[in-house]
Amino acid sequence: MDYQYREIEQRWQKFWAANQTYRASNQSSKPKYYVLDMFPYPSGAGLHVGHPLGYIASDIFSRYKRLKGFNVLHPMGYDSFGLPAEQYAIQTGQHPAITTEANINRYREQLDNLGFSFDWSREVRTSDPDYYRWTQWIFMQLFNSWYNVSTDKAESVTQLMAHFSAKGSAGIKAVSDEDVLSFTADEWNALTEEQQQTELLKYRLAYLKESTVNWCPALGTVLANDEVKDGFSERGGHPVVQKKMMQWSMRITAYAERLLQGLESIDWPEPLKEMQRNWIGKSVGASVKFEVESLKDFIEVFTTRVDTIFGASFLVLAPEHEWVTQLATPEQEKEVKAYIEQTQKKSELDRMADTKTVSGAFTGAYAVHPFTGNPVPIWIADYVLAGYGTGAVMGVPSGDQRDWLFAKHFDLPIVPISDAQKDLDQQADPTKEGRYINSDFINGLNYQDAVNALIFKLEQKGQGKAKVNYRLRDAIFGRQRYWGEPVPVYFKNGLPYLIDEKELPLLLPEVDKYLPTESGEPPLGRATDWKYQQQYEYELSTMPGWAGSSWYWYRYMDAQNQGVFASKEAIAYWKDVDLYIGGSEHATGHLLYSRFWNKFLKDLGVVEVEEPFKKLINQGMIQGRSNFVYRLIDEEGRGTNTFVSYGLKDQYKTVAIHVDVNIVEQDILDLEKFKTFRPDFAHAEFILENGKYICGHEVEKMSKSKFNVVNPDDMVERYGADTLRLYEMFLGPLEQSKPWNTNGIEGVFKFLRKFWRLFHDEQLNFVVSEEAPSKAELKSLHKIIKKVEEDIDRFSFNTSVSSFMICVNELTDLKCTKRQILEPLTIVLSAYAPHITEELWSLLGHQPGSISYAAYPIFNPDHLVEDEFAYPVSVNGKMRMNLNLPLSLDLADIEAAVLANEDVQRYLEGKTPKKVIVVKGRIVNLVV
RNA sequence: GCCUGGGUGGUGGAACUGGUAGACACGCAGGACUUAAAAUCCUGUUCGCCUUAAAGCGAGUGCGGGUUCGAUUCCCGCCCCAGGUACCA
Repeated sequence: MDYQYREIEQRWQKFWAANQTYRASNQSSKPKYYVLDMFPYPSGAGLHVGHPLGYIASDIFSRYKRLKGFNVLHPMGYDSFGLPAEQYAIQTGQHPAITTEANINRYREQLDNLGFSFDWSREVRTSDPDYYRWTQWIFMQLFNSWYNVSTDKAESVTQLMAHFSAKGSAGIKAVSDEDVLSFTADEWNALTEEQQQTELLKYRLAYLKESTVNWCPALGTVLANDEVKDGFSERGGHPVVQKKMMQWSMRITAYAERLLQGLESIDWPEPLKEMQRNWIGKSVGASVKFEVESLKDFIEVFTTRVDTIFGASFLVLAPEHEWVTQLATPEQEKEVKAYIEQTQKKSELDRMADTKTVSGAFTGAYAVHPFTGNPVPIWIADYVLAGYGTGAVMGVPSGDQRDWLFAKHFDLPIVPISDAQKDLDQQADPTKEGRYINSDFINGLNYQDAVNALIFKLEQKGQGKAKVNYRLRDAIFGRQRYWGEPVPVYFKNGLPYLIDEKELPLLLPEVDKYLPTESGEPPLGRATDWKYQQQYEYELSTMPGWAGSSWYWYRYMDAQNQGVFASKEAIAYWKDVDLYIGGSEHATGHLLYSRFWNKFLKDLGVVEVEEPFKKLINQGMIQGRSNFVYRLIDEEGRGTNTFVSYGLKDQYKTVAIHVDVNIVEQDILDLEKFKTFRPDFAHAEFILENGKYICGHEVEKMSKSKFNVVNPDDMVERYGADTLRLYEMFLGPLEQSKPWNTNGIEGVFKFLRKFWRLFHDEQLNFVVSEEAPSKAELKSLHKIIKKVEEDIDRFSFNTSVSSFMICVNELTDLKCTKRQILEPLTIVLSAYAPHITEELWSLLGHQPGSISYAAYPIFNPDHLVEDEFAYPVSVNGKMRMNLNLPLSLDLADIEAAVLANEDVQRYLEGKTPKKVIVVKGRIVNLVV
C-alpha cells in the first residue's frame, strides 16, 4: 500500500488518546524531565501555521527524552482569562466562559491534528475555578507576607505583628512603602485595629496603595508597565495616561536583586536575560543630601558618579517634584509655574520624542554643596524624571552630556574635575581615567579611591551613603475588568481583609453586562447579592492576565489535587521545568512575574527551587508571506477586471491587491480558484507570462485581512501532520524568525514517501528482510543516530531533517530492506514523525504504541570508521588535491605516500617541505 | 545613542572547538519511463575564464585591513539589517 498519511495519522491519534499513551506518572524509577510550552490564550481566530512551531520542537524533544529513558512531563493547557473574550462579551452579551470554551475546543482539535504527545489528563485552564482558587490562594499568601531584608526573604505578617507588639518597629529592616512609621511596642499596641492594618499594608507584598497608574480610558482599566508600549496599550493600541488611583500592587521590587542574580544560574538566551537586566535596571551609586536653607531640609539626589561631586554646579528637580512650588522664590514663581504647565501639556510621547531641545526654569533657590559649602542653584527641567531615583539630580556639566547641554543653554559654569577630561567646550567627558582636579580632598586620587573617600565622608556627615537604585517598579495588580480572577478580599471600615481560606474559590459572580457600572465601578460592581458574609463589599477589580500564568507549571505537576495547588511529593519529584519553549515577547512580563512568584513560593517553603525554568528557548516568529495580483486600472483610476502577471505589471497602470495565499502555489496563481475568490473576480481576465500568472509577494505579519494566513489544518489535510512537523523544523533554525513559505514542503513530503517505500517492495507490499546488514548500511544508520543526538542537544532540528533525507537516500540507493537497519531508524525518526513511524513499528510486529518508549538505538562509532580517507592536501595552502590512502598507515608512511604522489611532486617543484601540517592525524598542508 | 543577534548561490539554509565553503531542500534546465498526465527516477545548477571533451585556471561567505601554512569561523576599523531599550542621573 502507498503512504496513506490521513488514515495512518487519524488511526494513531485515536489510539494514543484511547490508551493515554503519553500519560506521565508522578512516580518512576526513571529520571524526570519536564518539557513545557508557554500555554496559549485561546483566541477566536484559532491556530495559524506559526503557532505550532514551538510546540513541534518541544514535542520532538519530549519524545526524544522518552526514547532516552526519561520519565517525561509534557503538559498543555490554556491561559483562558483575557481581554478578547471579554470584549466579545461586551459586544454580544455572551458570557466569556462560553466563547472561551468554544475557542478551547477548536484549539484542542487543531492541536490533536498535529500528533503532540501531551499528557492531557493534566490540562489546566486559568479561568477554571478549580485552578484559580489556587491563584487566589497564592494572592492570600502574598498579602500575608512582608519582605525581611535581614533574612533576605519573605516572611509572615503575623510574625511581623508579633515583633511590633513585643519590640515595636526597632530591628525591622523591610522592603516597604517609604512612609512607614517608627514606633515602640507600646505605641503599636495602643493603635486601633484600623491604624495597625493601615500600617501593615505598607509592608505586605500584595498591597493596596494610592499610586500613579497607567490608565487606559478606551479599555477602562489600568495596565502594568510591560503592557504599555510607547504610551499606548500593547493590546489594542489605545492611548494610556497617568492617573492616581487606589490600586492593588505586587512588591516585586523586593525581589529585584534576586531576580537579577538568578539570571546567572539559568540557561536562557542572552538577549532575553539582557532584557530582564535592563528592565530591572540596577545602578550602583550614592545618594547625597544637599541642604536647602530656605526650607531647612535636604534635597536628596541619586548619582552613579559621586566622584564628580565637585563639578556639580547646579541641581535639577523633576517638574513634578513635591517641593518645587515651595522652593520657587517670588521673583521666579511665574516662570516656574509656566514651565510646569508647559511640561504637563506635553504628553508622555512628546516628552520622549523631544529629547533634543533643552528646557528648564530656575527656581531662584539655592542649595548648599555638602563639601565646598558653596551655593548651588536649583533648577527644574523635564529631563529629570519624577519616577526614577529621588526625582532630583546634581548637574555635573563636565561629566554628563545632558548636564553639559543644560549648562551651555542656561550659561551655568562647567568645572573640569579630572586631568584626563578633554574638549569640554565641545561636549562632556565622562572619563573615569586620570586624577581629580578642582576637587578638594580627592584631588590627585584615582576613581576608586575617590569614591571610597567621598562615601566615607558623606556617611560621617550624615549627608549621604552608597546606594543601589533599581528601575523596576512594583507591579500594578488590579484590573477593572470582568474576565479575570476575583481578588479574595473584602473591605471593612475601608480596609482590605482576606476572606476565609475555606471560602476559596471566590467565584466570579454573574453580571447583567460586562461594562463598568454607571458610577464608574468595575463590572463586578454590577453583581447583585455579592457580599462577604452578607455584609462586606468584595474587592471589585480582578487580577491581571499574568496572575494565572505565574505559577501554572506547578499545577501541571498535580493538576487534579483538590487539597493543595500541588502536593509536596509531586513538587519534590518534578522540581522545576527542564526545558521551556516560548516567545521572547514575554521577556519582561510573564517570565519576570513567574520568576518573582516562584521565589516567593520558595520563601514560603512550598516549592523547592529558586528558579522555575532551567533552560529556555525562544522560538522565532513565523511571519506571513503575502501574495499580490495586479489589477489594471482605467483612465478614471477604477479597477478593471483584467489582471497582469507580476513580470509584466510595469508596462501597465495597476493596483496591487492581496490575494489568498491558499490559491497560489510557487507564486503561480490558480486561475480557476481565483475566479471564485471574490464574486467580482468571476469573469476576470488575465495577461499571462509564459502561460502562467505570477504573483508578487511580500513579508508581512500573518493576518486575516492580508489573506496570508495558512491554517495548519489545511496543510495536514494536504500533506499530513508528519510532513508539516518535519517541514516546520526544516524551514530554518528554531530561534530565527522567518516568513512562512510553503514552497519547500514537497521535498519533505517526498522524503516521507521514500522512507515508507524502504519497507515496501515494488508492489507496495510490506516486506523487511532478516538478513545481516552490510557495512555501508550500518554506517548510514549510525551516522543518523549520532547526528540526531547531537542536533537535539543543541536544538538544531533543521539539520536533523536534512540528515534524515541523506540517510534515506543512501539506504534507497543501497536497496536496504533489512530489519536491523530499518527498525532502529524508525525509532530515531519517531520523535520527528510520530505517526508514520508508529504505523511501521506495528507493521514490524511490535505492540502498538510501544515505539514511544522504545530504547533509543545505541551509537557505535566503529561503524563510522573508514578504511580509506580522501586526504585533502594542499601546498602552501594554495593547491588542493585529494589522495585516497588507507587509514591503517601511520603518520610517517602517510607522509611518504603523500610526498611520493605525482601531483604533489609537481607542485613542490622539487623542493622539500619545511613543515608538514597535521590535523587530527591527517596531513593537510605542506609548507615549502 | 546604547545593548543583543545577524549579513553565505535564484530561494530557505548547511559548514559543531580555524582544516575540501555552498550539505540538504526548493526552484530552474535537460533527460528517462508513459498514448498522455500524475507519480517516480537520472543529469546539471556559486560566478568568471579556457577546452570538441576530459580536465584545468582564477575569484568568491556585507566592505577594508590584520593574524595564520590555511579564516564563513579569530582580531581591528567600517557599512547594512533585525530585535530590545532609553533624557534612568
